[in-house]
Amino acid sequence: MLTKRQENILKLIVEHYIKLAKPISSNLICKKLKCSSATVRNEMAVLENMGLLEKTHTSSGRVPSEEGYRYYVDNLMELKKMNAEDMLKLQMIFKNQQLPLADCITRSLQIISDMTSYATMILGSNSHENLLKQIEAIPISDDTIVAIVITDKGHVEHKEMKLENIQLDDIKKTVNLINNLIVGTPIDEVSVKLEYEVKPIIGKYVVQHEQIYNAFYNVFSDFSTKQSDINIVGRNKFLEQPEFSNIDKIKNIFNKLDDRAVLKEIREEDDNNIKIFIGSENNIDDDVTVIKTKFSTGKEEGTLAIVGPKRMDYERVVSLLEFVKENIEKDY
Amino acid sequence: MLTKRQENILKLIVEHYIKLAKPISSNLICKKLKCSSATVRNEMAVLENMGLLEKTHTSSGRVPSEEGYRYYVDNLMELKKMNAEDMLKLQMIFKNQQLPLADCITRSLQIISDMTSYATMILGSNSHENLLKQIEAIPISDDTIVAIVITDKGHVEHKEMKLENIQLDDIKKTVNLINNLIVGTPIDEVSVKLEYEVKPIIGKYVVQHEQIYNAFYNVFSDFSTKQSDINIVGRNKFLEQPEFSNIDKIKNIFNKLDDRAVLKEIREEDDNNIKIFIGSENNIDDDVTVIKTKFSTGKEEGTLAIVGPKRMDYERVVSLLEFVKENIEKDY
DNA sequence: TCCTAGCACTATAATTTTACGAGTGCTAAT
DNA sequence: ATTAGCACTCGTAAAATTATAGTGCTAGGA
Repeated sequence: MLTKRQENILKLIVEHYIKLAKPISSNLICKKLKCSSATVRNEMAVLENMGLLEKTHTSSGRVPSEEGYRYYVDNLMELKKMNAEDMLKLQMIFKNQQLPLADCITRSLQIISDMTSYATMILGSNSHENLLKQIEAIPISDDTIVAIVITDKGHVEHKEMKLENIQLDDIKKTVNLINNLIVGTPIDEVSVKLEYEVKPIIGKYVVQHEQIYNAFYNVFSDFSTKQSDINIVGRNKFLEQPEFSNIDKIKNIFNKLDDRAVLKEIREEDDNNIKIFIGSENNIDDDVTVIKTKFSTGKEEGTLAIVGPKRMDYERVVSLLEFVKENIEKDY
Repeated sequence: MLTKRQENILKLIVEHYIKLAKPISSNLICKKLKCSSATVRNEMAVLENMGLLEKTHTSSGRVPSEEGYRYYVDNLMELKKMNAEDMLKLQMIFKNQQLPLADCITRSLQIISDMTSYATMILGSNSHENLLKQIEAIPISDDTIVAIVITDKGHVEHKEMKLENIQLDDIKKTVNLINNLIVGTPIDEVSVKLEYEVKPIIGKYVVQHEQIYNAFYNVFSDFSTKQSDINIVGRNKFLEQPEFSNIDKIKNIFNKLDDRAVLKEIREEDDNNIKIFIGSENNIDDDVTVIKTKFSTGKEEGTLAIVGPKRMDYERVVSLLEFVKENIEKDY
């Protein structure tokens, strides 16, 4: 258990380190606290023993350890209100009620990324939660057709299909069949239903059923693997943080950000409130923190995340995220 | 005018530098040529005077200058056939005739990026060349509708519209009107036509015409500004090239790659053959080369580009690009 | 018992020094 | 024209030097 003073010192170190990005000395801290640097040094030694602080070398100042950040986030951080400037910029988006949700989210996160110099992410709802709403097939030329798939959440994917010697009528029949039989099915399960419920029927009534079936099958299997509802804004912001000034770090982070499997884990986490994953708690990088929250309106749900250095302005980011989440849930 | 020997030396220097990424000494070159290093040194001095070679410091080996690369590309490079391995990997894609063009291009460029460690780009046709083919409006809930716009090239965009107290019937009327009146119009001009040809009519027949008109207007204006038919594959490959090992270089390049204005200029260039932009000849970065080609099938056209360090394997890249271009134009 | 002034100590960062090697340019001989 | 040979240059790497910003610890004072 930490004493009040130890907590103060830890808090000051974390907050200074967030601003300065270099080890914090006892001198700096003792100015903010009315006690001598020696006292601070003693306390720092205690905090280091408890694993909350680290040194970069024997005679260096202190840096928060992962557990240090964790303690800060769990116990010391104050959830103050957003600063006025941040507020002003974000409110513009929500005041204008007209915006579709997707646009509103994209813009908010764009603004947040620019203001904070962290990257932001939007993860749409899981594809198994998306139900097939409708499909369309629009002929583009005599051998290609664009298939469009729409889900109940308003998610749209399209894919070209190349078909040879096809009667437009056969396509229409198939589309109608799909729209009648399997609308409402979770996208993940459409392929299966397509095989067992649609294939047998078009086998009887449609001439080139084999070819058409395959084409549609591909469309749907593409859809569920694509999951293109992951959107990262401000990747390049990583290049501005001093802790990521070496290419190998950047390479690792960028590769992780391209890896859907990694990102999906962020979504999987069940908590509906704001959750913070510091360093090794996320699977992106040890020097990275991910702060995320789920939002859910009546109709739609998804995940917002902010990704930046472990040395992140936690208070600010949390308040920003909170604000966006609340406004989304209020307005939509 | 260069002598035969000078050309040989320049060619050898360029090719070695491409492989080794460090200044080339007279010693290395004289081994490939039957003359002494002193002779090579003399010739190198001449080439340097002509501006084709550069030194990194007074006593260093030589590096090709921008003009050196230019001379190499214009006069010395041999357009040999693709190597067997490259060929094998790419042929797999074109043998399988079934693939829609878009997939086929994406995959080729993905493979090329992986093989070469350069980034690749696909730039679709200009939006003013895309004609409106059809629109659809699908209600998702009682106040949101997904509008889908399809062009004759098979390009699809969608956007949510939020509408209040709207009769579905009014939407249908509007959609029909648009599909009847302005299909075939270049996407760029749709907004104008919408105003002068559609607005007056729905003004009479549609109840909430103001709101509906605005919603559709937004959909189209979004479409033409979006131009999301620019696709970059393998951005991260830049991180693997030694010349881009410092963060500021990378920052510049990545910012340029995010700047549509910069990328569009690559498309604007009129030449239908392969074109090479070395260093300052492109507007991405002085250490970058862009190699691009237009392709055009009967129905569609676009631009393929490979973006890598100035020290790029020109012969290989040109042959790869040539191959893809030819196969696209043959098969589609 | 807690606090703190003071001092010895230590690692880093910045600068200088040294040594070496890879390369050039030039000259003189072929 | 070519080339062997040599002096010279610059960059890089390692070692030595200095300065400094920090610590830990001790001993005396509240």
